[in-house]
Amino acid sequence: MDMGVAERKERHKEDLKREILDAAKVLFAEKGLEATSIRAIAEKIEYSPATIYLYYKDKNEIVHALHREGFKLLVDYFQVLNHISHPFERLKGMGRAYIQFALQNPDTYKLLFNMEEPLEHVANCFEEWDEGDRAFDILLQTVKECQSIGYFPGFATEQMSFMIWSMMHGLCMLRITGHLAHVGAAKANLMDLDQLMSSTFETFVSFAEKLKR
Amino acid sequence: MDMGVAERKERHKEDLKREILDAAKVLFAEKGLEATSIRAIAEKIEYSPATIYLYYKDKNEIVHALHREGFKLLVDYFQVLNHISHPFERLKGMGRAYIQFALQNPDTYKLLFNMEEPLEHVANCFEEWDEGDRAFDILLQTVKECQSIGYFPGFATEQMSFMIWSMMHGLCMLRITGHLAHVGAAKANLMDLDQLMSSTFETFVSFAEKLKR
DNA sequence: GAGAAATTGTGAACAGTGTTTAGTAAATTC
DNA sequence: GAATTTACTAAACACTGTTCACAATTTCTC
Repeated sequence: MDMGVAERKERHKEDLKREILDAAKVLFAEKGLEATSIRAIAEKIEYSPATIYLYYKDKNEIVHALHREGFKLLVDYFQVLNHISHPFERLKGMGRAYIQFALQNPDTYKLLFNMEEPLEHVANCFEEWDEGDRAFDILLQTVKECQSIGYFPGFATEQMSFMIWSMMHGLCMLRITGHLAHVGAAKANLMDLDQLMSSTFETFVSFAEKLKR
Repeated sequence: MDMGVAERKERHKEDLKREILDAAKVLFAEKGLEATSIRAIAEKIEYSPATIYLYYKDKNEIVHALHREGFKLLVDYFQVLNHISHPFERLKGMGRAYIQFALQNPDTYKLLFNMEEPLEHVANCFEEWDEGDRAFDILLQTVKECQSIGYFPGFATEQMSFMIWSMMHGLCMLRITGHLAHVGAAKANLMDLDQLMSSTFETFVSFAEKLKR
């Protein structure tokens, strides 16, 4: 086998890996993670179920691949923030981008921040979670910059950042799982959910804003 | 069949329902929700798998039963707070009780606040979620009382309450899923997780405390 | 008491899951 | 053209939730 053919073969192999991943992504988004079977993925790409195991060790490895791609997507959502020079404005933008990401990609969000399995795998892999750490580093850095111009005086940067992340994560998860919808329907039936969510977020922002030195 | 026997029968039937529920509770806590099978529950109570379906319509109904019990347990955690007269102190107590509940019963917590299925069922049942609403009502009421003595001036009670709930939920979920552990290990490796969590909570408290009129 | 009826429990099966393995068909190398 | 490697798959294994026809037991009626 000459080199040109080997290359083409290799390329085809990579193509099929992508096809599998894309099919999995679509099905996961449609039916959720647990509800999509290897057989369904196989059928979508018109291959035998066993073929998938030639390209991915098991279902977990597919999930992990989507995990990596999910983080890249999140980083994309944060990309536009680089042009905001004011730290607190950037922090606000991060919050809005985070919410947007969560609402537009709820299954990916759950994959990234609400599952335990991929995390365990990642703890043994070391490198792989880098982008996750990097995302949190961005938050830490931004909070620090906010503090340098008088915001959040006297608060530890780490705790402050964890607090903000918890706030955003809780809001997104309550929304995604439907708990916000349920309690919201009973208590604040005037506005729709997105309004309720963003107004809660804005409440948090103005909450934070009042704490300026 | 006379009345005494009918009663004993009925009692036995209730007993078996309880046995199933208790076995399910233990197995769920041990291996998680998805990982425990009807067959495993059946084996634990030494009955045939099919027998379980004589007492519960399906696995969901077992989950819903545990859902109801979970809320009762949460209300128990909140019971001690009735004796705290100062609203803000009571609010702080609620936060600590909530965290305690989540950490001591992580699977139940996930069942109550991180699953979508039981919520859908409940939306069609109406009554069943009462205790969930009641728990949120307690929060609403407490926030309102805090505002009446000068806390959170100028903030809408609903949004404020949602914000607090989101904060607590996010903190608990990040802890339970292990995300706090992962990022925490890299960034704040000095303290253990419970310390990190409670110090983040206290940060939020002092954050809120500074906003007094 | 004896027979009918209703209750209570189960083994076996169905359709589905993730995964493995033995074996086939095709492409590549010699 | 023959040998070997590659790409793929049908079939099976051990699970899952769930159903159903059937058996055992208990209760009711006479």
